[in-house]
Amino acid sequence: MSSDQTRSAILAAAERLYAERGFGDVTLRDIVAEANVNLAAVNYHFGSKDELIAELFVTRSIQTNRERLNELKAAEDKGGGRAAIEDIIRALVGPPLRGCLGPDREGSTAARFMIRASIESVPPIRRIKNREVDHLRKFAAAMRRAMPGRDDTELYWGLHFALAMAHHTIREKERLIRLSDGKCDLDDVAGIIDRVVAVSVVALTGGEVASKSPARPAVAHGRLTRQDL
Amino acid sequence: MSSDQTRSAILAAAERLYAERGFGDVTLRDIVAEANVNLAAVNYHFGSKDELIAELFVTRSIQTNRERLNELKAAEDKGGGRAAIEDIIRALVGPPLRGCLGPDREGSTAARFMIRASIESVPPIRRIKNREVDHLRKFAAAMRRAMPGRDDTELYWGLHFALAMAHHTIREKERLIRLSDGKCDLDDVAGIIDRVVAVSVVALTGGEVASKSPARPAVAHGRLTRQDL
DNA sequence: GATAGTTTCATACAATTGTTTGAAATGCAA
DNA sequence: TTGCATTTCAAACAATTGTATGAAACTATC
Repeated sequence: MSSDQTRSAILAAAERLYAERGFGDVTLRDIVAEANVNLAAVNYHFGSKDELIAELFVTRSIQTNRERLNELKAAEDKGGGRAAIEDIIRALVGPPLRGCLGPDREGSTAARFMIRASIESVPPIRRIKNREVDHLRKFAAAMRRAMPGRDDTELYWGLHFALAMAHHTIREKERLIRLSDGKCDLDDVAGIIDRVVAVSVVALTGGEVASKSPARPAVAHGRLTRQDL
Repeated sequence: MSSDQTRSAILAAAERLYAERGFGDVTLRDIVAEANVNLAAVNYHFGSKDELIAELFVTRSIQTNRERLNELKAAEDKGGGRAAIEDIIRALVGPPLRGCLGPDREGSTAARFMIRASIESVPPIRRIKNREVDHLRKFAAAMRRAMPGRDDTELYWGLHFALAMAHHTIREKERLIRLSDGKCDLDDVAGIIDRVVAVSVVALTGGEVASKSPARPAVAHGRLTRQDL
């Protein structure tokens, strides 16, 4: 078995086990058993258990961040360098929501792993998350360009609340289903994204934009377009 | 030393250590050393480490939940049995935000403990949080009374987003400060509550209420009154 | 096919951890 | 004081865990 095969087997097995059991009670011995490799292989290939977890998480994070930046770039290109605020928020919350929610992702190991990482916060993951600020600054900058004149503070709060709604929906998915007795459809990812974006936008614009929308929530049916706002 | 003294000493020491170091690397030996009691005392008085953590968390949770219900009751009494939606949201997010944020709470062990419990999610705490749904149902019911005719689904999403903003602000407090370079004042708890309430209300009412507010966020200065909406 | 570098393997290590035990101490009522 | 129940204590237990080791197996290059 080549070196890369072992590495990949460990990564795959670890992600699978972490996804279904959580970080708390998965040991290196569990992982190597699942991967059918020797115990020492983890330390040989990754240095330590924490570095293995870190590599798993950064891989998925980079993926999400790349999608985010791609969407942001596309939105800015579309607007001639200045993206619409709702498109910026959409680029921010869309990728993680699509990555973690949705019926097709139900069986996705990657999705469940990221949900775990979002719920249980282990040291190696926390360290990586702390570096996320630099990534978010790019979105803050885009928002500043989209809303010149708007106070920076308001902008940060809007960004913060948008992430709050997205992440909390991922984290507390099960609870919301239970609380709403299944009425909230967590499989309708597009609808959820629309909701988060709509609320974030009124939070940022102070409501004057939303005033044009009907009393019935604009996201009730179908996808929210810019015309709806 | 009487039995209760030992119990209390353990509880206090544990909360202090968990608050400052997190659940991950505080052992029973650390706790008993801090409390100046024997190692076996924890198992004698609490049964197990997990039950100690659970008791710490339920104590604080009950406290928050009681405050919430008190505020809800007061709001309903004020409105003759039917509370205004913004007062319901305020009763929901006010207590945890006041409990965990604010300059005076900076040194509060209880506050820092609850923040830890919100960030790191250990099994005994997760188990308790899962029971929180019943508590939230009371707020869903109050909201239903406040907004008759409104689709239940919208109501749950509004409740969910309100909690999202409150909890995420508690969880990611430090990151928001760093991201905003200190521009977001996390010590202005009343202002934060106003923000969360304002956004939640427009999320719930679909924006038609917020349309009467100025373009500048209504929460920029002072406390948001119902007239502001 | 010999050699050097890489990877695998079984095993041991060392430290930590929550928990248990049984005796000693303490408190308290009769 | 005696006797009984509660509480404390030092010590040991038992199991787990991440990591390190050194030899063996393997791979690729010359």
